[in-house]
Amino acid sequence: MTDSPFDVRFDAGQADSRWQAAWDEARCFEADSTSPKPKSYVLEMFPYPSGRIHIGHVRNYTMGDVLARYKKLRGFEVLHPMGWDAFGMPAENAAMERGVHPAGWTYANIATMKRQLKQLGFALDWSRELATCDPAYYGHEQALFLDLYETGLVYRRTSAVNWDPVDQTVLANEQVVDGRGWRSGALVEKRQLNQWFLKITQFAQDLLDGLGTLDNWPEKVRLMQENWIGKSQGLQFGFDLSNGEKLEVYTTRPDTIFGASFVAVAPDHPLAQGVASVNCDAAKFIELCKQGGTTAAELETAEKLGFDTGIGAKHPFTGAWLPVFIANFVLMEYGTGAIMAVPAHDQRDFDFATKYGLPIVRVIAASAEAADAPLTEAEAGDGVCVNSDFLDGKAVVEAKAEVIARLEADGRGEGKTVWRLRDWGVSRQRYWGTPIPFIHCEACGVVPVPKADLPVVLPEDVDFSVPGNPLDRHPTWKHVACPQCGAAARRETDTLDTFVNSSWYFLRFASQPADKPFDAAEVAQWLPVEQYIGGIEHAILHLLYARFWTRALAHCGLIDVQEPFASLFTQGMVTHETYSRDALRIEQRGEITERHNYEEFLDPKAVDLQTSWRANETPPTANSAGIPLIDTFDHNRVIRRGDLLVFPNVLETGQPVTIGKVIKMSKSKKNVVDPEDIIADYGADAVRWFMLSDSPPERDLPWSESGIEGCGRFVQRLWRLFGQYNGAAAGADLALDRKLHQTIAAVGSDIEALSFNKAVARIYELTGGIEKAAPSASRSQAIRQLIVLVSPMMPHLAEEAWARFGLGLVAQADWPQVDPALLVEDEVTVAVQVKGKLRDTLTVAKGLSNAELEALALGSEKVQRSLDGAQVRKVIVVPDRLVNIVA
RNA sequence: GCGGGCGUGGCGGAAUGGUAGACGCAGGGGACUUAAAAUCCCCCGAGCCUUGCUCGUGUGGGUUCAAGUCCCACCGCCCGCACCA
Repeated sequence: MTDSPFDVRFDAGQADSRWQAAWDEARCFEADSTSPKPKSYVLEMFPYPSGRIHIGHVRNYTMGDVLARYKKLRGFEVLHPMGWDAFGMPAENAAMERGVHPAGWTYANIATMKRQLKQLGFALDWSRELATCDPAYYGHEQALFLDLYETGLVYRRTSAVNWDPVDQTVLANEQVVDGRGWRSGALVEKRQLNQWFLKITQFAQDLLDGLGTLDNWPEKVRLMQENWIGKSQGLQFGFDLSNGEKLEVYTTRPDTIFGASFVAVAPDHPLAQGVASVNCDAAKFIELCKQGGTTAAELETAEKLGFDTGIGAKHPFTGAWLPVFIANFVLMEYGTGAIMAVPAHDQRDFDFATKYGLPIVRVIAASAEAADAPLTEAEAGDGVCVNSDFLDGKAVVEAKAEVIARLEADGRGEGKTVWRLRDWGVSRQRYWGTPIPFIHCEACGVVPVPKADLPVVLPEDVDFSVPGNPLDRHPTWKHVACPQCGAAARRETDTLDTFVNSSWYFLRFASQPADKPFDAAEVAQWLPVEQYIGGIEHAILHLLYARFWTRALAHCGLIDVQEPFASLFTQGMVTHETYSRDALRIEQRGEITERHNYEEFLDPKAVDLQTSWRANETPPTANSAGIPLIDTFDHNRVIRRGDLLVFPNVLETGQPVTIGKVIKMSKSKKNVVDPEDIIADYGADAVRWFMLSDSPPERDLPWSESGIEGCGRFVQRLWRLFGQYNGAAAGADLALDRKLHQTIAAVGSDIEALSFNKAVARIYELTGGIEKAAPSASRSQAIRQLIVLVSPMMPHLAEEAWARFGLGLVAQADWPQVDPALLVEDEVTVAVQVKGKLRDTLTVAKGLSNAELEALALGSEKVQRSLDGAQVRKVIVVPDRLVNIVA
């Protein structure tokens, strides 16, 4: 008997916090900007402090943590920071609903979530922690905003906003549901307000070009950004109208100009408005257009509608008069709000022309001979021009250039690039955000707050009991003297969109001087972020805005970085089965009693999944809690699990349970798992291991109770194995040495590729291999190095086991060196196929010649039996791998 | 509609064009135990005439000595965008 700690189970409950304290004390994970080591900046998208961390955070931060810890073991100086995206609406909602102050609510949440993150043992540099709601952060943001203002990247203009008349606030598009405010339910009005904008469109081309350099970003995200930026090249030209005016239209298909059979303008186009002012039918039509819904489904099914203005537009080449319509499918926001319509080659125009009996003339065909091939729908494809006068026979690209050149020569039009990307409106009429540092003066106009007066701090004494912007209502805050003339003036009461906060936080993490937003030289030490990890939901806005800010700050000369994130990884969600039962709700409405059947979602803890039987047995009549089962005869409710039949039921009632889809965890579906509970049950390392196992990190990870139990068992299994380390054991085990070194190499490359599920599988294999091996020096060495290999994933267990060596913290150890000689086997298993089908395998020395392999293969009894005397026609040999005999 | 992705055992998933199903979970059998837990060992795609054979990676074709992998067509699911001229 010994009193080795390995004789008892690994006790995560006490070990986890002990090692977390040890890392803090050693300041292990504080990044040193002056270190001579190569730098590595690993960053996960910082969380919004909503209250508690959820399982998605755990997955996200575990992945980043494994990479950060691995990089550190590989000798990099690692920056792996954490902070809080702390401004935003939920804090104001809490203030309105519960009477708490947004700041108090936010900081309490931060405290809770920080404690929870610490429980997971993340290797974070907490010395760089920041919260965007801290004046020490947003004051610098105000300074940067002023810098952008000075270089002309900030401007003000009147713009339409969604205004909720009840809550007296501006709503984001996502907060408008079916035309009503999501909170108040009031009909949302369009209001013209003077808003602050950032000139992101100035960088449209650059943001697009930059995507081409982001080889380590998911193709999907680059495409989404490309579509969002939406570059199109075409022609803008003027039609002479029959009323003497001119109408500018934009087209990306100038090659189809001879197929134009009508012209259409948006309902809110000035021409349409002009017609409406003298024609009440036109005015009615425009009203009708505005009523159309804006949901995707409505748009898809919306009929193409038009109103003939009676005005003619003169075709620039044929001189024919084309009718001018007001059309519901033309958007004022894109191009010039007016189009030349070519029904033969645009489906919308085709639908419209069909409805209103307008000519449909083919002008592009697969070949000149197919010039009059019939059309049943618009053809948007490539081809050559037909029925097109001077363009006939020309290819599309050529024809586009020709038309643009001719109209440019006449001064009637010009080649033009149009973008879908709009400037970024950053004004929010809210309290809990960065105050926009400007002052409105009657005499001087809009005056920037002098940098010496920053930060412009939010007032603390604010009132949320009535709707509207508390900053605007505050009795004193907005009344200030004009910095230029000293006269009484008014402070800007809008605050910045919270996306601004997250557009530069990665710079502040890298360098945080007190007197300026960051130090350019220190930023240059760390940026770009080597690996950025977060959710796909940020594929467009956050990532585009951060790329824009980086460029804008470079444009101001503040940094010398173009792309902030060298590699991007978007992880999948954590999902869970849903459980529900049929339920009945009875509502009394005056005299009438209403009965509603509905599906009630159940907490997984309330569901019994243990009541099972064999297919040839009689089903039980009571569940695992002894409650009689209801409806066991309902075979639709019975599920198969291996050889067993399971009847899911409500533990307390025996009522049948429907197992629903595996979907993202959400409170309303009751399929959430609280990370803190599972850490308490299984320890941080088991939870981390689960997050990395099985599912590839970009895919969804289905949560399962048995899965986490398996991870908990593996933690103990490793612990027992670590206890078998024997420094005195002698003798070599070459096979185990090979397995070890192959695993070291594979786990390293798997982690670098973020293929954590594969690294996990390798570690299981090595663990099994060591367990089966007889005691030897090799075995002890393998155990010792296995501790280091698992340390990025299970840091607490690894520290506890590493402590026996007295070599300090495993977090500060070195990743094992790979001996390349041990990566190659001296024996290989060669597959022997006959006509491509496996017939035998041969274990032979590595490096046999093709002739030797062929001879061995032909000597195989199984091969000879399979050949059955047939003539061998050909033998393909892949050295050390395979012999294929073709008969 | 446009763009992208994915279809492999009961489940999550492995597989540089070269032994399909590594590894984990679930399941089965056994050992240990008074018993349970824990642990350990074995089995675990389907079928059959079971020393082995046949079939098998959504469906149908094709390329190849060899296809989960490459090409063509189709089916299904998921995600994103959407009347963008």
